[in-house]
Amino acid sequence: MPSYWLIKVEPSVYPFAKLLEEGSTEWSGVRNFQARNNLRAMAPGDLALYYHSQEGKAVVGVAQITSAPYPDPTAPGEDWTAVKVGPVCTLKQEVTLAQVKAIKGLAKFPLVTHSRLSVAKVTSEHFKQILALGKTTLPKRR
DNA sequence: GCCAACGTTGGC
DNA sequence: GCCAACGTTGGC
Repeated sequence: MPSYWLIKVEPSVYPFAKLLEEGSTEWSGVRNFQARNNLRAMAPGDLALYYHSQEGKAVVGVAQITSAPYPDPTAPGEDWTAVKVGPVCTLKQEVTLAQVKAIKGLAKFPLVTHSRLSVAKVTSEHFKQILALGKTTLPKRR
């Protein structure tokens, strides 16, 4: 059973489209303990909802974790963590923050409860719910 | 651009 | 160990 996550980024920094284009990227630069600890709990094959903060304010895609956590090379000598991330699929319909907030079952979704946390754990129920709102089913895994 | 929320820092 | 000050994030 994979774990489910929510990762946030400003689209002006690294939009989901760029992840699709490049096929893989390093998720580094996280400087928050809680977020770092979440990165450390990730494993290859875990899935992540990809949220555009600021300009966008919507979940736009699904990504997958493709590496084990490793020391963040952008902070040499310091105790931070990075992982590698790849694209899985684009949501057929993006799921906006306003939508999430309007749904009672998502009151505990991290975008609502921890709006500033850039890497958060998501329950499989919430994950499925977001996919359903996005009218999206995951491609078959191999 | 403003401001609320929240995490971190540092003085005591 | 508390708490005020400060910086950052992100929604509006």
